[in-house]
Amino acid sequence: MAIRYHTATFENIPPEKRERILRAASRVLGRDGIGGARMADVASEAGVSHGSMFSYFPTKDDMVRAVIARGMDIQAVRFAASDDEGACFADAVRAVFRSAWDEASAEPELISLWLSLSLAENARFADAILPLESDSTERWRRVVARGKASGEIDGGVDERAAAYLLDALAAQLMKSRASGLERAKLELFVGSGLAESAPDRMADAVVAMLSSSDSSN
Amino acid sequence: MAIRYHTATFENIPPEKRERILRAASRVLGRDGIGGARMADVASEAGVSHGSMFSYFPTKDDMVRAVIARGMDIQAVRFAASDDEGACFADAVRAVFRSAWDEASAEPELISLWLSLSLAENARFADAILPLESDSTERWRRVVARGKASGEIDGGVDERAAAYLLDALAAQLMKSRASGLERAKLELFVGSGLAESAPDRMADAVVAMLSSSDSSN
Amino acid sequence: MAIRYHTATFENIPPEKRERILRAASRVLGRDGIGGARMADVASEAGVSHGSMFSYFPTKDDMVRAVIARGMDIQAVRFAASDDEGACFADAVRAVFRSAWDEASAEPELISLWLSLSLAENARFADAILPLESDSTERWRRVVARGKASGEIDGGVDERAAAYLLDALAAQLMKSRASGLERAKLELFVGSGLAESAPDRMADAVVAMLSSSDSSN
Amino acid sequence: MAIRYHTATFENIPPEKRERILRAASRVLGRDGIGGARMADVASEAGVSHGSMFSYFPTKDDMVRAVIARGMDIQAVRFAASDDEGACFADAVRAVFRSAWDEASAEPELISLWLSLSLAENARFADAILPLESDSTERWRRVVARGKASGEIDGGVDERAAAYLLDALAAQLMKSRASGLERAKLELFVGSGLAESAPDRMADAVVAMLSSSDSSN
DNA sequence: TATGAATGAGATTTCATTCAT
DNA sequence: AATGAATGAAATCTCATTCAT
Repeated sequence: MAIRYHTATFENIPPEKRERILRAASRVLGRDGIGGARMADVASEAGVSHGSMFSYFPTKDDMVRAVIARGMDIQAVRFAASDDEGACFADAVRAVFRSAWDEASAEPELISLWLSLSLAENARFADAILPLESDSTERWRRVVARGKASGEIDGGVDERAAAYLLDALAAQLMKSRASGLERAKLELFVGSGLAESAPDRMADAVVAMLSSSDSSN
Repeated sequence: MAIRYHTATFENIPPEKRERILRAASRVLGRDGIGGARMADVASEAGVSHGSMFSYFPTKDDMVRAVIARGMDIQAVRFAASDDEGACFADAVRAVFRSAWDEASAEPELISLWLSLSLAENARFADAILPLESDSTERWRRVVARGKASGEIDGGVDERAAAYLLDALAAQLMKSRASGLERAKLELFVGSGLAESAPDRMADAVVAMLSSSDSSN
Repeated sequence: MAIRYHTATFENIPPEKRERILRAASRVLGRDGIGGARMADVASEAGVSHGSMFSYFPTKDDMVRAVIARGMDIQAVRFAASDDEGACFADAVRAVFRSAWDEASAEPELISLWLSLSLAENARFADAILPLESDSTERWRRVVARGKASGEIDGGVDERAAAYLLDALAAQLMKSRASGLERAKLELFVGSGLAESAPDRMADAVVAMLSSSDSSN
Repeated sequence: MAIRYHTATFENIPPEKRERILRAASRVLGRDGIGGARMADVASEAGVSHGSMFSYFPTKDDMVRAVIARGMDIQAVRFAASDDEGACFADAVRAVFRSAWDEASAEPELISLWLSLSLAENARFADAILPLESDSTERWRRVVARGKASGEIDGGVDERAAAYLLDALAAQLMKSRASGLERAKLELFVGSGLAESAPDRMADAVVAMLSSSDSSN
């Protein structure tokens, strides 16, 4: 089912080395962009020879796809972890925002890479990332639906719009960790020094906006 | 005050030609990315010789900055147009979302270029775009402040968070016009075919979320 | 008789302008080398338009030849001035060394250009400068012959070798004015700070070496 | 201590290939000048691909410096060989003039390159060659000092001037091998056909000029 | 005659990919 | 399987020369 972009050779090397290579690739791709990343840099950051890279991945594009696939696996784990059926709406939003923030802090280059996949220049990789977006959409809609059902979200709220908004907000928060410019922008909004608490604050604020009871209290 | 990135020669050619070159550059940069764009492509799309490009801009990076500067001028005009002091909060949000959408539809490559400026690989251009982000922040905060003052926004709403959210939403809508992937994502949320009405729908939804009276009716 | 490398147009412009252009060309050619000199630089240093240069000289090489021709005229004037039949050998050597030094100090770029004509890369201009070298040879031989005749030069001295030596020494002194490296080398030999008196000192020393009376004292 | 201008790759290839590349570079640099030499020409003369050149030297300037460094090594060997403490002054001068002449005959392009380093346009390489000039100065001064001590040089001779003169003469002889123009000039002085014996003749002549006994016999 | 915009051939430099060892 | 030297297509940038105004 899962398409593999690497060679058989790549499967025969120690898992630790595989991981090292994919992390190096992720780092370089995020830092220098897909077009700007150099195979030689990935090789030297991973501590393998330049030539070996092409025995692991047929082409540079294949390496990119392998990195994207790894990023999706990580993302899936994160979402699954925060997909607690029992949690209330407010907690679910908080949990996702927080884990989005933390993950983006831990591997900002992966976020940078993910952001670059929305660009026209990288459209040929869109198919590789679409399942992730689709999954993300579905999950936000379920979260909102549960909120509506539990009465935490006001009855008049447009569910689809709310899900879109929550997704946009989460994406924007992640962007703030991956990009100096977006970090500056966040600080312009929330004030410098408060950025660290941004995910919680944003979660609280958006939950309040969506709930009816909040305004009546 | 305004830094110029082009040469004197560029100022001496007919305005119509200048505009043609900047639009071609914007198109190619948006389509192929800053790193991937080739000066020769810009030249041929603009109908000038390869060598001429370097008599207009000292380097490729200068051309990129000139295109960014032009994009900022356009943005500024847009924002100014929607900065009607007399309009109510709901109308202001609608107007900005709509003009963001329309502008992104008219020149999606410019949006693509703008998005790419958030990437680490293009950090050297961040200084060129920061004034725009700063301006955008300020305007959203004023819009929200007016909404609060007029009572259209519920008293309990976190103003800074609301401004951030509105900005993120506008950015996300523009992204949907520039990127096939983001367009697909929008359709996943609002349903295919309804994308065209997305800016109004999102504006209405977010205005409703922010208002207290809405939930009590 | 004299070949002209410039156009008729060049002869129709004011002499002052002609001189300005040739001096600018000489300066740029000396500073940047024949290959490295840019017509646009010559034009801007001379205060004329880039395009005009090609209405004065059909090609860059023609401009180079015109500058060489001017340099030869200057050189000829200098040599003629020091070609005083009545002077004794010692005075003649002193006079030529001194005027070589002063001229090189006044227009080091012209010397730089002259030096570059000895390089293989500029062999195509050798014919333009050969008459000057030939003239120089002839004059040194006459100076030495007069010295021999007057008894100032020892009878056993190889006249041709002496003339060659004097020429080489004069050339070396001029080089010291045109080149930072050669200036450093001169200072290594004579000590820093004494470079200014070098032409006289060298003249005195070489005259002494060539004279027999010196050894008997 | 010794600065290397080449890459690690260059050190890993067979010595024979290294030498072939440096000689080709020397040949092309001498023939076409530093500015005029094309990397592609060096590559094809050395029988390697164009791209390989840049895996040996980071830039063209680095290649130039590598060639200069090799030239200096050769030069140093030559001087060392003629630095026989036991030889009399006359033999030392003869030996250096002769080896300068022979070396210039063997690799005239290297001499051409060396000459071009005195030009303003190549001033950025002056630091690379200064140690050689400095060494040369020192050696000539020692040769003259020994001649004075042994009585072969007349007591009244200006030692520094004599050393400078010997150096200038040696340089001029080398120039005659590297440049067609300078060869023509030498023939004007000593007569055509006699050029081959020039170094010995000049050595004898200058030794005679510097010695007192010679004129009295 | 003067101007300066336009041209395009050509130079250096980069880097994915190949392949002999 | 691993290495790293070799390759050559392609990109940016330069500049002598042309030519319309």
